[in-house]
Amino acid sequence: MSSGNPETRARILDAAWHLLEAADGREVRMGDIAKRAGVSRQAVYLHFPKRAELLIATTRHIDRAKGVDARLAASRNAGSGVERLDAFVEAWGNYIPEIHGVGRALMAMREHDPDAKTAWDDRMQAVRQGCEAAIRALAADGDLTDAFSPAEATDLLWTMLSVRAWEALRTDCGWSQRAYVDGMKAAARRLLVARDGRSG
Amino acid sequence: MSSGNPETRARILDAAWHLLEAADGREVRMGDIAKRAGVSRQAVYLHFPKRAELLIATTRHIDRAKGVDARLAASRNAGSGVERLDAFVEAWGNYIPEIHGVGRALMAMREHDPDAKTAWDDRMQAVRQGCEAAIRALAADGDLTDAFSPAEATDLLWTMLSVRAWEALRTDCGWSQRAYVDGMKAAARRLLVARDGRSG
DNA sequence: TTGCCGCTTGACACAGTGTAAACTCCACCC
DNA sequence: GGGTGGAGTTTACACTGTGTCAAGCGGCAA
Repeated sequence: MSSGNPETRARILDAAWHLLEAADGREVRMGDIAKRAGVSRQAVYLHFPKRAELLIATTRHIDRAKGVDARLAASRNAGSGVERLDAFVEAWGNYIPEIHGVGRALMAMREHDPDAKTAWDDRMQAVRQGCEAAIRALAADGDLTDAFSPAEATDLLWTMLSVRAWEALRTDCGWSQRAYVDGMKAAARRLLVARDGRSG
Repeated sequence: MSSGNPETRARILDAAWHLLEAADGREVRMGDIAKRAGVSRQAVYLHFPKRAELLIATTRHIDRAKGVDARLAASRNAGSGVERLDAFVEAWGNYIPEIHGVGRALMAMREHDPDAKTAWDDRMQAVRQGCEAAIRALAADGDLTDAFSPAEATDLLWTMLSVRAWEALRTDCGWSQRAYVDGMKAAARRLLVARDGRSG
């Protein structure tokens, strides 16, 4: 795929990952990543010609290290549609903080870098598929509200579970991660489940 | 407040406004604004020393031109809490597209410019107050769900009505503005209103 | 020994923001 | 008429960060 020693490549990806994770608002430059990886700035460009490529590769690196696929797959094994919705909200909701650092950087590039935009949009499309599947399971059980069409319900769930919404609730509103996951579960049920035995 | 001819200042603000409104993803540079205003780039800096200041002034300029205050005030006169919630969602939801151009630019600067961050956060705090007031009215009528505390309900409503969520639904999901407003009204009621006579 | 691979060093182009200084134009005021 | 100051213009430049280019260097393998 790309030139250079795979070990160096991995060191760069690790450096990018951890810097972005720790960067609380601060910019992470190519030079910072190089320094942290113990490599020259040009070496970084040898492995990743564009900043966007490095960021994209970093998300994949994290996915591999954290095993997203396995985690999201778990939500597919839930019994009922409602349980599946809960499981999906929990799985994805708890994955957001893991990729948030890179996500931030990638979202910021989205505006002026078409590659970054495509890469991030692709990832979000994958999340959307998860939402769609959860809604389908709900509908199959006859538990989907008739207030929204399945497509609308998918859109709403996907928007609710966006990284931006997570940022707003966690950072601006000061919710804990636990509160976020529980709150989103409750909100998703209220919003999308038909007969939920809700009283008020 | 600032030096220079108020007319020139207004021309610059108008230029910024219309360029940002029309800029669909494209960057709007200080030079672009100057050119459109029929003025030198340096003249822009004479009126607005920093890009962030220009953007902030532009939002205020739009507010004045579009009369937000009046529009939002209308939602305060609604009879019941539920009506007030509807009115607020409608008023703010229909205002988002008006400021979206500048909003985008300001949100993009938020990351590395503290002034831009403060300015945008202040604006969003104002929206939050509106959410809070709507929730309070709902609670006063005894119509607020007991699934969430008033604070949580405010946070959820505020997040739902964020510019990012609007972008997601309108741009990524292809909702029309009408569909957005109606969808948000329905979602807000489902999520927050206790006895809404909902069937499914 | 030769040759390549992986990396380093150092220089540079480019864009966009922001600063600085000198100069023009005009209106106003004595 | 002559002086003054405000508003804007022109030109030039510093700075930051991305991305490119070219030369060089150490180690390893044929």
